[in-house]
Amino acid sequence: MPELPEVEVVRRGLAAHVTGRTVTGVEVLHPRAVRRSPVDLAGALTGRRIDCVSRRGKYLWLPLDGHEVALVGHLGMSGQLLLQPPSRPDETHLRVRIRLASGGRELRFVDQRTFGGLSVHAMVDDGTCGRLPEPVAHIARDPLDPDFDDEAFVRRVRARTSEIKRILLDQTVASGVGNIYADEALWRAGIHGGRPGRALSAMAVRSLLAEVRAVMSAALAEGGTSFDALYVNVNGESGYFDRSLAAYGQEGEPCPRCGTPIRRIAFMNRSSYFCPACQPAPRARRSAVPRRG
DNA sequence: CATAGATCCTGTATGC
DNA sequence: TGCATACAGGATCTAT
Repeated sequence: MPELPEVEVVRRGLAAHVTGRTVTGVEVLHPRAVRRSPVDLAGALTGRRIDCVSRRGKYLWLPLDGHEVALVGHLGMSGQLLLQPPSRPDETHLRVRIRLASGGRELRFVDQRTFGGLSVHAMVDDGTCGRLPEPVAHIARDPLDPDFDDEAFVRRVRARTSEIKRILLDQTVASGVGNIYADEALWRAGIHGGRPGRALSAMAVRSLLAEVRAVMSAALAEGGTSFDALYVNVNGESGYFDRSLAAYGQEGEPCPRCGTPIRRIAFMNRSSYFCPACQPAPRARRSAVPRRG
């Protein structure tokens, strides 16, 4: 559930509270939460100062003093980073506790479904004079990054035979987009997610990219999308953008643009929501997309 | 290399 | 009431 807007909300909350603070202790309560870390979290973090809080796509990272290593976080689908008073009872799915110097709240990683995790990695060159943690180096910039290359994105999309929705979800083409905002951007652009990338005009891809940016920016302004308590900011508060969703999760509801009932289809072991009138299905698809009527 | 599908997890909702 | 199944879904792994 957490996609770029939700992760950015978390980044901002963390930045305001942990920047410049020193880690005094780390407690790992579930090994799966740190399974991707090549080094022991407590050993690597204790006594180190957090310099800032960065994000690319859905990845967060906290460079430590010296900027040779960083604490990397990914929320998966149910991860939360909470700033809690140490006296607050542990959450049911508390996985990692990070104590910070100079009083105040501690940082807690809570994750029901354990797809997310924390890890410590070396910072490596990103090829453009920048530095990124090792797991982040292989993903593309996100569409809200000032250095995102629009025309390179258009070329890559149009070179692919995959369905455009799958391309949107491919973090090596553009990062930060997940199932919710993919469906919303496709609805806004009037493009069916089953159309092959190479079938789209350059103008259509540019339009889609503009809608990706528009919907993620709007969601960020609302504090992100929350369907339940699984996505919250660092203070445990939900965002409001779920009230603004036009397609995602709206099966049977009228399309806000034309009134046609929104359809839901299975896709990549999940769901895709779209308006069958505004987003016409590609022709001659063998059984992948059920036809109307 | 590109592409497509399976898999990892647990809690909630629904069906019989 | 109990049990089985479907669903949520990001990233990664495997197979072709």
